[in-house]
Formats: sequence, structure tokens, C-alpha cells
Amino acid sequence: MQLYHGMLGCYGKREWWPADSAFEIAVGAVLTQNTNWTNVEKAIANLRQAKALSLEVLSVMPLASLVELIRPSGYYNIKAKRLSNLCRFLSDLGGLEVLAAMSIASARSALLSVNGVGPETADDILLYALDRPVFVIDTYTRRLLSRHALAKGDEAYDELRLGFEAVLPADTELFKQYHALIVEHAKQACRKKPVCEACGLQQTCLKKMI
DNA sequence: TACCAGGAGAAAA
DNA sequence: TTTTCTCATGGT
Repeated sequence: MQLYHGMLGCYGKREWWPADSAFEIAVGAVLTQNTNWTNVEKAIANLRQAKALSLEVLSVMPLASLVELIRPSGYYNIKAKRLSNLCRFLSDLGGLEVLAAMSIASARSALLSVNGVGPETADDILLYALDRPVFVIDTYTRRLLSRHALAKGDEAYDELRLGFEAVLPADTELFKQYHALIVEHAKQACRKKPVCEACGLQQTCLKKMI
């Protein structure tokens, strides 16, 4: 919690994952895979303008049409398949609401069964779209842990996730903030001061050197 | 010009 | 089982 409070004091409360609906968050979770968020925003704007930002539309949209709409997000061919897979899965299931009614373990397992939904994407959806207390592990988190000698950084995803969840209270808002702060820290930390007020490290905690 | 970004899955070793 | 490769746009 020391790291968390340090980053919170430095950057303040983050309003992360801007979206108008839980479904939009799920769409963004796929589109943001290894991609800058500004590119994802362009793709989401295209979907919105085409009135395609709904499960009903996306679950039946031809891949060729989807490819054109999400092109700005990069990896458009493979992401169109992944997004289509997720939407058809959700449609067959009965919607996000059904997923939300399941236990965390069941919902997570179900999401991971979708080709194109890996652990981080599944946990993004669980935490930010469904408000479930699941800690999201991303590249930044691994670098932060590694930099602070709290982990090697190449541990299995679930090993790190369970590690966070074991020492933190199962608080959805805390998990949302923590992950958002880690990302903010990676983007902005230490640019103006020799020692980062958030993590206590020297200038080297910029970018890859978190 | 080169590098990086809010990963995942397939292929190769 | 573990490592490497592929997917791609847009901003800095």
C-alpha cells in the first residue's frame, strides 16, 4: 500500500477507462491490446459513428466491415476476429449481465475460453466493466515490481495477480485506482524531479526503467 | 528514422 | 514446456 499511497499523493485520483457503457469497456479492452489508447479512441469513435457500438450490431457484423471501422487501432485483422469472437460469445451467453451474475472465477474462466481474450483483457473486463475485485497485471505492473525488487517480472500472470489480491483488501475501487496509477506513473513519473515522489526511485523510473 | 503503445495466440525450438 | 514471431496504426 506504500507504493499506492505514494502514487496517489503524486498523481491524485485517476478517472480511468473513459466509456459510456460496460460494453464499450469490453470493446476497448480488446482494441487496446498492445496499442496506444489514442488509436483505440479513433476506432471506438468510428464504431459509434457507424452506430455499431452495441452487442446486437457487433455480434453479427461481417469481419470486413469491422476491419474498416477499427483500422486506426492497429492489428485490425486479428482484432476484428477477436472482437467478433467476444461479441458472439456474449450474445450466445445472453449479454454482459449474465456474466456479471456469475462468480468471479466462473466469469473469468468463461472469458478466457474466448479466442483473443487473454488474462489481462479478461481482467480488464471483470474489473472495469463488471466492477469485480480482480487485480489487472500489465507490462507496467511487471516493470514496477521488478524495479522495486518485489518480483522478477517474468512470473506467470496469475502468480502476480494473486500476489496483489492476497495483500490488498478486495476493494474494486482500490484495484481500479491502483492499476490506473501504475499506468499514469509509467507515463508521467519523474519527468521533472530527480527523485520520484511516488515511488522514491531516481530518474531511472521513467518508462522502461520503472 | 526509429521506437513505442493499456497483449494474445500460433509457430518454432 | 519455453521462447520467438506475428499482427499494424499513429504519435513522438
